[in-house]
Amino acid sequence: MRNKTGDLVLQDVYQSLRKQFEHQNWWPGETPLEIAVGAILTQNTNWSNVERAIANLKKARVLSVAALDRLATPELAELIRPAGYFNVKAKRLHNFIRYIMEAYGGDLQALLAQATETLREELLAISGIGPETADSIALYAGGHPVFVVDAYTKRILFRHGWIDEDADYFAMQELFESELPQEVDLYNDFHAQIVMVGKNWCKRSKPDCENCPLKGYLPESGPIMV
DNA sequence: CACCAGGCAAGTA
DNA sequence: TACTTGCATGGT
Repeated sequence: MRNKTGDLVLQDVYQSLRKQFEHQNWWPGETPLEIAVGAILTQNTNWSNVERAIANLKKARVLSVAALDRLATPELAELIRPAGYFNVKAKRLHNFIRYIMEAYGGDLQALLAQATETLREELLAISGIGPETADSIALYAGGHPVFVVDAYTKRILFRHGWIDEDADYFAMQELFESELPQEVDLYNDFHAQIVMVGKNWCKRSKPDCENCPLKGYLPESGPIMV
């Protein structure tokens, strides 16, 4: 997938975004655990709600593997209530914490230090952690070069005609990882830039293509809508 | 009021 | 295998 000057399109897209915007400096989070917890809490949820939940965990002084492990699930659910789906997410967090306890004696760094593919498989085997959450943890908490795909990524790729409507997670991830150098900082910021474009212009309903920073990449016929 | 948000698992046919 | 549904708060 190359443009007129022969550059790979996705490299070109990122360069173009970086001419218009600063590095987004994702992920907000002070520790790998905070980032991993945030990755689970933000599933289909606005980030501002996640921040409230994390603030509650900090205030209660339970934002550590050991403390979360000791906490009863209903109490954890109450603390993370602002993040929505709190009963489901309390279980998911405990599934994650329990895995760290049992497989790594509570040492999250040891889990994150596994080889990328191993880590990804281990995370995916935990109930409540799917592809996006696993890859967010691997990239943002573990510093592994895996490209994180989300709903915004798919929408932007599809509307520009770069993928089929039925492209799955792995196909989209492969697209990025094969066109881009495998660099953590690039994957980190490109994903963040995509989220920004999705939120502000490439919205689900009422897309604002006229003002979109990726306007120049639209097909002649305009955005492909479903 | 409707719609959306940095998904995932479980159920159904 | 391919859809559908439940989960839930808070912002616009």
